Amino acid sequence: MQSPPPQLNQNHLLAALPPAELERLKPHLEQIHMPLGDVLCESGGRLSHVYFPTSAIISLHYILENGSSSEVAGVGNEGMLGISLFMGGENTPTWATVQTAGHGYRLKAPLLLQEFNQSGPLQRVLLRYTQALITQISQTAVCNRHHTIEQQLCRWLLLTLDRLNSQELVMTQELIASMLGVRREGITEAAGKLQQAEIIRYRRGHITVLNRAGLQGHVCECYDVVKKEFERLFRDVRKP
Amino acid sequence: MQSPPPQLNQNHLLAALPPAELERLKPHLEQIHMPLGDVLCESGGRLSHVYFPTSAIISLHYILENGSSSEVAGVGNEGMLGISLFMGGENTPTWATVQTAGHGYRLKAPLLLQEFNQSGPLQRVLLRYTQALITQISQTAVCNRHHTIEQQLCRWLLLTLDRLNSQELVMTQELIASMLGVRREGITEAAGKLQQAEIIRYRRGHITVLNRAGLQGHVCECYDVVKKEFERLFRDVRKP
DNA sequence: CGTAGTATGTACGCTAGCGCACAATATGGC
DNA sequence: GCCATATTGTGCGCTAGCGTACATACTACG
Repeated sequence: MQSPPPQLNQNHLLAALPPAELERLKPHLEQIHMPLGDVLCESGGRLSHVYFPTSAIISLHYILENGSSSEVAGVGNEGMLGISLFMGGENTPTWATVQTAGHGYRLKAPLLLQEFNQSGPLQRVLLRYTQALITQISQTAVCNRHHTIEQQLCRWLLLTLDRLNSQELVMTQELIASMLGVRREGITEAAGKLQQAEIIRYRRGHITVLNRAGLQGHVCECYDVVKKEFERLFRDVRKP
Repeated sequence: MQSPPPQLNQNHLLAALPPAELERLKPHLEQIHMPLGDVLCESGGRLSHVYFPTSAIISLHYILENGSSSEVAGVGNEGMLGISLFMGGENTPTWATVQTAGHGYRLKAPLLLQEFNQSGPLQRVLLRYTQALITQISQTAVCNRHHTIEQQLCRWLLLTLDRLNSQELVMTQELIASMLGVRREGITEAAGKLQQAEIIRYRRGHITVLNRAGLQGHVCECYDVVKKEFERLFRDVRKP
């Protein structure tokens, strides 16, 4: 299964730039393929580029001393990897790995920085995105505390679905478990329920969503909060 | 017990500004008292000012539909309330309430925005702070998932202690529980253990830390990660 | 100095999720 | 087409933390 050739404006941040601005960046945007499991950034590691996914999805996660891990946010075609470059820290304690193989564009770090410091539309877009990312991370924190595995699985599936054009995700239960920071068996159980309710179907590393509305019936409020906040922040992003 | 009169440079962000810059802001910085429980911002609410605490501590938290809540980060003399103003969203789904009464300074929102848009040292400091805040929120998300109430209590006490000049916090177990998003009884139990180990002493709304090192022995790694990241980000903040 | 109201202690059954062990089954590579 | 391996199913016992209920004790305030 091959993804179609990516277009720049499949990434929402690039699409939100004024045409002239995007045209200016175009020669520097390098199209790349991101294979599943690729580690784009380790904890404390420094990024040479920032990444704008089109069809790929990147997972931002932490790995604890005892080996367990949790995703704090995902980055798909709605976003960008590498905010620490312009926020000023240059790196973060976060890991970034490719959770769904696909394409994207990247831009050399110094170039992005230079553009950001123009204080133009790009800065505006990137800061808004960062704000939305903060909401996503915060909601993850609260969701981790208060909601069941099934609810969180639904949230995660919906967010992932929104970043794809397809109803099928290539994803093992083991991998989902490590994203949510729970046991694989916990995902088996929750996914089993969803399958019985004919909301999803899965087979060895492939999950097909049969009934999106069904997912929305089982999800916690966290999905909506994140979704609406992204919409709100980007509705008027091009107005000055 | 009255807090001493606050100094501008007790807030680390203000202290990180070049003297000339701070001097320029000075006439606009209004000293205020923040009483316990004061709601500075509701979910979706718009801030008229940004706040730089000196002795007060503000809690950033989410309230879920079912009424339960969790803190995602605290804001004390190391930080600022109101990043959404310059990040571009104007508001967030977060609540901000005063968790420890004390003093601080505030600045009118339009003025801060104007200063931020100068792209000078203030912008640099605020973006770095935002980056550190993201780390704090992320670590909270992971901690919520993987660590025990006792570990989280230690983390919370240490972070709070670092924002005060005192070894005593005015704080009921009920309030701590609502911060951590757990039952009050869970705090009673964890605090009981710490008291038996002679690490803390408490009486009706007052917690005294007897042995800081003891807390550090029971805390999870999350405290250190957050602490070190703040240090790292502000070590060289004044270099261009 | 007494008391109302707030804060803390304790107990008990319950549930979600963990850790572990192992069985069953699909699939890609040969 | 077969097999090694990755993936999923299932079944324990266990623990942390929840929900509830109620007892105790402090302290602020009259």
